[in-house]
Amino acid sequence: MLLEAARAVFAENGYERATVRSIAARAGVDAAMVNHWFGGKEGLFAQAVLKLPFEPAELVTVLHDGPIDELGARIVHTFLTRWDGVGGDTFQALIRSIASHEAASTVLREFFSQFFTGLISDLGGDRRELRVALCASQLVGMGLIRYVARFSPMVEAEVDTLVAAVAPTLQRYLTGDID
Amino acid sequence: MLLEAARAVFAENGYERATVRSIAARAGVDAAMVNHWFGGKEGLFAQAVLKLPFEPAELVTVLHDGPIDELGARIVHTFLTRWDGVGGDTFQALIRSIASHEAASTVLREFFSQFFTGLISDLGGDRRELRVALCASQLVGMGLIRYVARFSPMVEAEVDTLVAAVAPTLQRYLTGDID
DNA sequence: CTCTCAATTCAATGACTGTTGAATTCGAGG
DNA sequence: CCTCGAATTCAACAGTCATTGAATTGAGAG
Repeated sequence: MLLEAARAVFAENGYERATVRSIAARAGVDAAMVNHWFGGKEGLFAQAVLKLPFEPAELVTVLHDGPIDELGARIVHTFLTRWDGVGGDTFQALIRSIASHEAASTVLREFFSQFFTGLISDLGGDRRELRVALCASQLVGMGLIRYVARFSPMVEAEVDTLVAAVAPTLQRYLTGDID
Repeated sequence: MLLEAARAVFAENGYERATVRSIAARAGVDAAMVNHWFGGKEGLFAQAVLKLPFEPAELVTVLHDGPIDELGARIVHTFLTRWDGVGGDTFQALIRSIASHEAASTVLREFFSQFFTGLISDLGGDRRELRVALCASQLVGMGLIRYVARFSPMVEAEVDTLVAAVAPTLQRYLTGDID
C-alpha cells in the first residue's frame, strides 16, 4: 500500500528528505502514481501523515472511563500503547517533518488543543490553555525521546514504568497546583 | 559571521531545507566559501550546530549553587533563559535537523546524558539513567512546544510561570519517587 | 615594482528533485 | 474479437542543489 510506504519513509526521513521515488519504490509502483492518486507529494503527505493518529473525541471518551485522580495514568498509558503500535510512524513522521512542513506543526498543535481542551473542559479549573500546553510538552517530549531521539533508558523502559513515573506529572498539570 | 548565519538558517529550515547559498548570502559572502573554510555543507553544520548548546560542566556548577530542593527550579530557569537568548538557535537547529541528520540526535542525547549524569551522580539515588531520560523528556518537550511548534500558551508564558509549573516535575524526576 | 600566496568570485557541472504527458498495458463489456 | 477506459509505465523536462576548479583580487614581503 502506497500510504503505508509513505508513512514509513516520511517517518524515517521527514518530509523534505523523503523522495516520491523512494516511497513509490517501497510500495512497488511507479512514482507517477503518487500524482495520479494523491495529486502530488503534498497530497500524499496530507493523506498519510497529516491525519491525526487517532480521533481526539474517541480518546476523550476512553479517558473519561475511570476515576479522575487516575486520569494522568490513563493518558500516559493510552498514548504509549498507541504510539508503540502503528501510530508510532505517524507521530515520528510528524515530528521529523516539523522542520520542513509548517502543516506538521499545525496538526500537532491542533491535536493537543482539541484533545486536551475537550478533556479539561469537564474538569473545570483555571488556566486551561496553559495546562494543555504543559501536558502537551511532557507527552511530546516523551515521544520525542522514546521514538525519535531514541534515548536508550526511555526506549527500553516498560510501559508501566513510564506510566508510574510520568502520570503524576500530567495529573498535576491537569488538576493540581501549577503556581 | 558565517557560523551565525548558518545557525540562524539551520534553525529556521533544518538541515535539508537550508541551502548553502542562502547561508552564504546572509553572511554576505559567496557560497564557495563554505567549501573553502568548512569543507562543505556537512562541515559547516558540524561546526555551527553540532556543538552542545552549552557546556555541561559549566552548567553543573551553576546548578549546584543553591539548595537541593530548589534544583528543579534552577534547571528550568537556566534552560529557559538560555534558550530564550542566543542558545535558542542552536537548540532549534538541533531539533529541526533531527529528521535529516542522525548526528543531531546523538548530540542531543549526549548533552542530556553528560549534563544530568554529572549532576545526578552527586545526588545519589537509584535508577539514574531513567531519571535523566525523564528530565530530558520534559525539557525537550518544553523546548519543542515553545520554540518549534509554537503552541501559543507556551510561547506567551512568562519564564517564572513556566518555572513554577515545571520545576516540581523535574524535582520529582531527580530526587523524588518515580515508582 | 614584482612575486607570492591566500582569500574570494564566477561560471559550469553533475546529480537529484517533483511533475508532466504521451505511450502502453490490461481487464471488463458489448 | 473488438473497444473503451482506467491503471500503470516510461522518458523527458525544468528547476534547484552542493560542489568544483579556474580566474581574479588584494595585500604584504623582498
